[in-house]
Amino acid sequence: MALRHAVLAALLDGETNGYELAKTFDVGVANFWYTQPQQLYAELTRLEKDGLISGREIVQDNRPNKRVFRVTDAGLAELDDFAAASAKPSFVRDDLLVKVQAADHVDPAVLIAQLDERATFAQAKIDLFEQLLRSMRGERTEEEFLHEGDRIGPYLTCLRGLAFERGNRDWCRNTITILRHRQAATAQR
Amino acid sequence: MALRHAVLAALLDGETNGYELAKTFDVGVANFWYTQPQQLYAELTRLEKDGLISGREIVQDNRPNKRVFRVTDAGLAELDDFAAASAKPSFVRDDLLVKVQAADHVDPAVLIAQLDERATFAQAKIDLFEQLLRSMRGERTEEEFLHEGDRIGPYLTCLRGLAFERGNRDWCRNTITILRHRQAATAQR
DNA sequence: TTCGTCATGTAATGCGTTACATGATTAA
DNA sequence: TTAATCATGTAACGCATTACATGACGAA
Repeated sequence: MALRHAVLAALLDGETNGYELAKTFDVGVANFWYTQPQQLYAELTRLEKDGLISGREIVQDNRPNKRVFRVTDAGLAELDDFAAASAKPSFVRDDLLVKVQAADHVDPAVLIAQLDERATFAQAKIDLFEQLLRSMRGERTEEEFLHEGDRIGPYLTCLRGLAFERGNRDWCRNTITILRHRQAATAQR
Repeated sequence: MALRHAVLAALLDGETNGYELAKTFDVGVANFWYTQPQQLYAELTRLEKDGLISGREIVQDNRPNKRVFRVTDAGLAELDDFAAASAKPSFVRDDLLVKVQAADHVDPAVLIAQLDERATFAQAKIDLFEQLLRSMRGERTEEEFLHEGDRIGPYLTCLRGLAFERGNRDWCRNTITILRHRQAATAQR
């Protein structure tokens, strides 16, 4: 019962179709919600049936037709209710952290490789988020934009995503350094 | 297929029962995995059936009996395989971020209240993690412990949790400041 | 002619959440 | 006597993932 709200919030930026939305959920929105395309299509169908969004078909030449959706007044009301309800604590689920938790019992080389991969991935997201932020604020400075802009929601969540990925990257790098140091110490004995 | 590994990794710290494990999953382990007690009991049963952990009953007076588990060799092997397999990208799911994404369409006062609540919660976790880290490293400095300690997995994941919660707290506070500023600007008009 | 992009789904299965259930002990 | 702690579950439902399916266009 929460994906619906994530979809509603994402649709506030204007009419879109499932395909576009799926891409958004794979990059920007993915800092706070992630899901597969299939679920989006299913959720869009449900949301439309419940009257929280309304869709219309756009006929295209040379391309498959697409269904675009926008949030209805009922949808906005639903978002209001959701915002007022107490939020569940956020949760992270991360395979990599599970592996590090078992660090003393698994092969360090394997861990280091995965941490390195994650650090690279995090850096790529950092670059992407910085670019996204620049394009959202345009000519303005961040401060100006946040004070005067009229659509700051996505900017604020993107800032959280950016900080999160920086944290990821830095932690991965630190952890690699520590594991390497221990590898060297063990090899010496 | 991933809760099993989180449970296995958590059981590396020694024999425990479901109840104790549930508490761990509510605090420390909760930085990288979260789940309800019911699922833990179910997962423990499954893991035992699959031979990855073995349990024994401890009869207690004045208390309900309990079943404690430890990881078997097969369980360790399973963890090894898991560590070697490529990790899925981590994901965050956060109601509060969904609400902030919709910031321009919902009542700022409500958002501010929730952000404030979250900042307080994050601070509480920060305090808890700092205490946990101190107790894990004992008399040693962090550097000494990470170089010489023989069980650093939980320490490393706790460091990530700490950084995460600091990020949460700081972002909440910043976001509150921005929303308040905008409220004041709007009131003036 | 092969791959990537656009575009939307169904079906089966498995994982996760909510609600419900029990029952004794100890501290306030 | 009320609430918290200890201790473990079942049952129903709903959400999420994986695999499968289709089909046309444009670029290499």
